[in-house]
Amino acid sequence: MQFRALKGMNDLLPGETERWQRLEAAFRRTMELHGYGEVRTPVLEPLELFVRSTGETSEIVEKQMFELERGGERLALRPEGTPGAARAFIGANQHAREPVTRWYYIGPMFRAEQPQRGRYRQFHQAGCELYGDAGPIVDAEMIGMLVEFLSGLGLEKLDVAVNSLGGPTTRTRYREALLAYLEPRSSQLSEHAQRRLRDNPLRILDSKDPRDRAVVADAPSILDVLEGDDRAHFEGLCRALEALGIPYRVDPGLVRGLDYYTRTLFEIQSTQGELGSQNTLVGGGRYDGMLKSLGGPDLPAIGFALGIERLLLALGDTQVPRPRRCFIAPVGERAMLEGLTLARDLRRSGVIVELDARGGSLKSLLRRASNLGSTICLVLGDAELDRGVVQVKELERHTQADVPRDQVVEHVRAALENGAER
RNA sequence: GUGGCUGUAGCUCAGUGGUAGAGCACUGGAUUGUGGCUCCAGGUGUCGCGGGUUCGAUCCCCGUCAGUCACCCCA
Repeated sequence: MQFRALKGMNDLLPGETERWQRLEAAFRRTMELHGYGEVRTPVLEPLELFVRSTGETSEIVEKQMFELERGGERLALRPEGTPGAARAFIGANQHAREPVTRWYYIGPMFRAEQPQRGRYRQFHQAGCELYGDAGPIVDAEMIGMLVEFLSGLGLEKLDVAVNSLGGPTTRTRYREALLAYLEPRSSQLSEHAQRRLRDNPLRILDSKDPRDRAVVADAPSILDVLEGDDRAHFEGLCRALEALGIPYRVDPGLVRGLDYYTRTLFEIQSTQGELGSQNTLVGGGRYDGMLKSLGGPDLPAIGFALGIERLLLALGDTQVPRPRRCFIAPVGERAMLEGLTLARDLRRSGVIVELDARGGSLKSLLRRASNLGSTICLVLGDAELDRGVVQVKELERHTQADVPRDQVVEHVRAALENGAER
């Protein structure tokens, strides 16, 4: 009986995890630079939390959650990070500690979907939550932060789309206007869209079905019914984006699948790299009513989530250079113990060391040192032990020299630092 | 959840109704302690798994699992 990883869940092995680490480090740097602190919340939450925040009618809650039961309580693996963070925010009475809170997170999310390129059942998101600022400036700042981050990684073909759903009242009004337009034309819509008419008509706006697109093309735009503060907020966002010089596209058809969004909605896509049809890198928006609906303070909030797997696909197969390292080749019994202590001493001064203690001929040890890409190989045999020295071979430079044992650490460090750039 | 395609060595893939190959990688060796090139040798395998047809299936059929692409949805 052999076990395999579950469908849509992947093992990440050394060789691949380096790219993840580099990306995560870059993300952390960006977030810290903007005053965000890392929050870590459980992967398992009460199922009801997602029903109440992500939304009963959302596809995610309806059929994509991994659910389990424990002691009569219904639990779910988190399908996204925002609800858990909101729960933590409320539970910690965070709003009483500071007027504005900026949190970021990185971690696995779970959705029971059919996997395909750029979409897995366990996937990873990096995201943030900003609580306590209702103005459009922070919206633009957040989008700007993302653009800086992504272009800093080398992504060029970014498509930034923004939209506004307005507040609850304009949303309801728009919904009615949309229904008034769509219902007489329902026969021209796809079966899917016809079902949507009842539960979530706004979702018809981003249908890919050509029939729906044709109908939707002349539908009333939500931007036309935006009024008062909602309109001022959206215009403020656009002005701020222009001030930052961020190219963006207003897309009235942009409707994300989470129920809690209000006002600002945004999405960043990339046409670069090996992304398939799953080319949305980042999705985000404002959810001003969520904290209150979860029993917390009536505070505005905005956030985004970025798909790490997708970002890695977009970035392509860039190799992360391996740090320079040292290989120790002990020849013979006596040399083994000397190799072991030498390795320890080198590591104490920060040198990456691989000790091959399997024995074998010097030839095979050297071959192995080469294949591992070691910069330096230390040869230890009877001849060296007798003279109290170590043979230091610089593999790339094809040089070798005997160095007294008590000078080896310093010698190796200097040699590794010298040609640091490869 | 739906549909198309795929599933052979660690990797990339050939292949035939009669019980398996190449390249790369890996390991060892080429006069006793000197690598990356060359040469030689060698593991490399339940031919995804389970049934069925057949004298006999890796090859044909069915199911299943996994991957992949698309839909749906989303990061």
